[in-house]
Amino acid sequence: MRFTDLLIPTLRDAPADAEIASHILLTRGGFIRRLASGSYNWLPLGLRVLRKVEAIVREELDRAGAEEILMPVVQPAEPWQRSGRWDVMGPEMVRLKDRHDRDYCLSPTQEEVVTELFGGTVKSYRQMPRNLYHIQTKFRDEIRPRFGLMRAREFIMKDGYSFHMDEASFEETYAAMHACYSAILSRIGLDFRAVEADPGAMGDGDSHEFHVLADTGEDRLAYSPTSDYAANVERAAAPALADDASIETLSRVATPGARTIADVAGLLGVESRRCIKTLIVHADGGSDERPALVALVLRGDHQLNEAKAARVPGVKRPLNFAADAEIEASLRVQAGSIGPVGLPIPLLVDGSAATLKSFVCGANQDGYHYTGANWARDVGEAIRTADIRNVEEGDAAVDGSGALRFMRGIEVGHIFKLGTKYTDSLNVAIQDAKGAEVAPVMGCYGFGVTRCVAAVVEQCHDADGIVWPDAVAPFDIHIVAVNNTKSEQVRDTADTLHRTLSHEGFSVLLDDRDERPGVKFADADLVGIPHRITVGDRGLRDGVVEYRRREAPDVQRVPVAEVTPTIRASLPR
RNA sequence: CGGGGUAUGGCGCAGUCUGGUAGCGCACCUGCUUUGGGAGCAGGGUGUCGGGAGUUCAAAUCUCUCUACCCCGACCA
Repeated sequence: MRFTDLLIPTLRDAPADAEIASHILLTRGGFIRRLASGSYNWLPLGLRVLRKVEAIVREELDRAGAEEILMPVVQPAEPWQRSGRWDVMGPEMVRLKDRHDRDYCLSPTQEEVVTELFGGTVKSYRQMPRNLYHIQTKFRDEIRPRFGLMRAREFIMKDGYSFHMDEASFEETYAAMHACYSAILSRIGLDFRAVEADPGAMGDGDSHEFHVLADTGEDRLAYSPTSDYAANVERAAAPALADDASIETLSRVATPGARTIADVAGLLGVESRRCIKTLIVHADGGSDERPALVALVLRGDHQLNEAKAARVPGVKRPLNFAADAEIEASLRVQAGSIGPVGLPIPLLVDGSAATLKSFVCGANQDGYHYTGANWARDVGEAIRTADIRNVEEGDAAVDGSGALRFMRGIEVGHIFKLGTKYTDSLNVAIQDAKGAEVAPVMGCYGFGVTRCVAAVVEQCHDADGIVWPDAVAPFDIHIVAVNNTKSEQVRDTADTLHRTLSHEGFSVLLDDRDERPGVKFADADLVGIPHRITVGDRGLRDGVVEYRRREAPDVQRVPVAEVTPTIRASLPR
């Protein structure tokens, strides 16, 4: 391909709205252009990368025994109504009507449609198990699209769904998909980690996320440097820390105006880890006007993990903080002076707060706190404890392997168990060997294709531009023809190399523009094609061209006739 | 949705406080010179100053309002 035949609008300046490397470089390099918030046009260069990622995903899934299908983006409301999700999906799902006033949605995911497709076509255990996937545009009206392709409203996802007669069969496919995702990311050439994850609204079963490691990632991952253990911080179990203090006497002190842990700790001259904070959230039961409340109690230096707290029985899910007015109506004290001593609502205490022998807490009277409080003596034995905090760097890993460390990642894949949620609600049953009807167990496997393109750039770039891994580069080889419009020899040599290398099966981009060399070199670095050949009069006087790899600065002078073997040696087909 | 911010040529920005009829760099077009890391000179085109309403002799600038976009939080591939 010739540069002049492709629309590659490189930019010297980044658009002001782009903040992270992938967004800036993909825009500057002419790979993508924004259409609206969270939606992007893919230009020729960008589309070539996207197709390469797709092809790898497709090949690895096919190899792992999954079958590709394609389902519609615009879907009728009925399957969603049957599963009950038409009402629970909320504004994230875009809805529309056709000319007959019938309801439709833009597909944010495919559980309903694939389950009904499966149910209508598979009847016998002899046809089981099945593992169906497709690669398709998804639309989610995100609360806040951001970071370019990273969190877009319209994006391309590979979503797969497996159906099984029993758990054992499901486990087998789950393991196969786990291995498949690792193979995909390894082939692309990414540094990644599979971590234990929170299955979110999808259930309580096994769940793993695949993260591309990058400092700009939105997720924090906890891992053990000395074992295989790794988990999303949202999910990672937090140990109950021991307390070395001694029991003190309870006394009430005035703390006027001190509302935060930092205020109280500063005023009383104690460490924040010796204070506890009491957060009031809605409990199950109660009415809209007068919701039932429950108090979540944590050490002052710890952060509440909302997902963990919401999973504790009795706590309303999703977690909902009580409004100040509700707190004052029920407890007759303002937030800031609440504490567990004498509090008339149920307490749910984090493990590390429950082990404190002596602590500072709100006195349930505005402007007062207790010091020297003790659980058994001042609150009573009947408290519930649970792990409801975020782990912190340095906490012990649950597998006993030592202190956890943190890193950041970009979630490009998520696999989890769906159980029989959809086969039950959509009445899909398969006959087993004895003729009995069984609701199949489902697994669900998502991979963000467009997000993955952004993740590659986040991990593979330098100050000058993108550094594509061979596997997903838009082209294998970038020929920079220096002063090609002036030098016939340069033009002819570049054309010949272009032709020969293409015949060898490499994809080649020839920069044949009438631009100064500096412009071409800068664009070549920006666009990031991994192998570059520079053809110029300077080298051709000695019968050589220059070869360098995008990732390394060293330049190799190569006789024109040796170009093909040189490339073949460093870029095996 | 809560909080913060931005909107001026294709891109990046100044001008807004203190109203006087729009400017800079890059990009683009023409010509000449130049040509191995984002060239120089000369000439040229390019704007509903986000939309609407208002104040005023006069509005990019002041007022009201709407919209779009970005950043921080809850959500997710």
